[in-house]
Amino acid sequence: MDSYQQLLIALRRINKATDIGAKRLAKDTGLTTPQLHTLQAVSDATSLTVGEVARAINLTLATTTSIINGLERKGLLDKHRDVSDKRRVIVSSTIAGNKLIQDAPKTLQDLLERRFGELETWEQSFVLAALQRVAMLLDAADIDAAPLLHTGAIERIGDNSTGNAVDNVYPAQAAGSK
Amino acid sequence: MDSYQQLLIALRRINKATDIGAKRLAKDTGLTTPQLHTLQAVSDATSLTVGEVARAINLTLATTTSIINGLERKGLLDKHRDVSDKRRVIVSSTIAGNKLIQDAPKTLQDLLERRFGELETWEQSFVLAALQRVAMLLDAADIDAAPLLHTGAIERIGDNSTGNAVDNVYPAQAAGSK
DNA sequence: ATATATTGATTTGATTATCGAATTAATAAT
DNA sequence: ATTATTAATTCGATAATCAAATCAATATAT
Repeated sequence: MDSYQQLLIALRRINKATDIGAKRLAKDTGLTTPQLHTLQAVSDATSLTVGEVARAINLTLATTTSIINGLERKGLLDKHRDVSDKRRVIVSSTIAGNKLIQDAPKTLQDLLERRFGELETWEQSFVLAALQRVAMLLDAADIDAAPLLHTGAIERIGDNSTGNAVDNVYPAQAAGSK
Repeated sequence: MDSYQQLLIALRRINKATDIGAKRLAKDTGLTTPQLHTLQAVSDATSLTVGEVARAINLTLATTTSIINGLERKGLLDKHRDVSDKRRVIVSSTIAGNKLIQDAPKTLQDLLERRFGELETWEQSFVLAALQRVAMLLDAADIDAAPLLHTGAIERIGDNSTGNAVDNVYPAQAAGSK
């Protein structure tokens, strides 16, 4: 087997492990996987527009809106309109949302950190440099090419009946039913 | 920023790139992402039991059954009972299923292969060794630890109304409605 | 400035994913 | 023979996901 094949296998293992990790964490925290990823993205960035969140988690705006509403209902995210451009809606993490991310049992991450920390300094640089190289190889395609690699699994969103807060989302026609 | 943080960032980039790749490919082939992963897993292995598929794609048996049924309806997978242990159902890829995987536009993979191939031999070994090390660090946790890393997105399954073939799935009670 | 196009987000409607719990059948253990 | 375990399916409920239609705000063109 050539080294490229081995590279793919290693990538799949990595993807699968992180996927398993994400699912466990989601379950532990009582969120779904897409909700967890969304909250994570917002929490990392402090505040993002809905569109930015969608790009970060790689889902459509429709889906993202729905996930965000779910998290808002749970009190983990807040939304408000951008004042300078009223088309935009800014999403930010609540205290509870940040706390949830902070307190989440990051088992995989801890383990990785511990083990990575156990490596000699030179080896750390070595591993890091290689990973960054791989990321670059893949990233270039990112914007415009794509497909396959992943052997792990994937995800989804949710309900929408009750609250689309943000004051009144479309102020101009408040509650008109079409 | 310490090198561990950079490691996480690199991993996220890798995960995101492969996620985007998988989604594009799924779309190109007219499958959903979980369907693609499932078909891929079965096609790689030639034949697997439903439980093995579930483990490979990291979903529950219930979900896996449903996805497999969808692929069966599309004529991409076949099912049949294991003769030596009739609890087991063996899933295998049809010609159409294999062809779909074969013919799939593996843009990301091609690009990665090309670029990886462009590296000097010593550098290939270097990158590969590092990736395998990371995979090991994560894998150990795999079975029993977990959480977070993934910044990409995830996936799902399908309908179940019409055909659950496999001759008659439960021969003993053929078509009784409970 | 008015009409036209573009952008950002939401809603709607339809499909698929996903899981837990209950069920069914087959095999294994006592 | 009972009893337990294992493998897969079904059912019911919820969440995810997207495309298309809609709505409002901003940008661009005429």
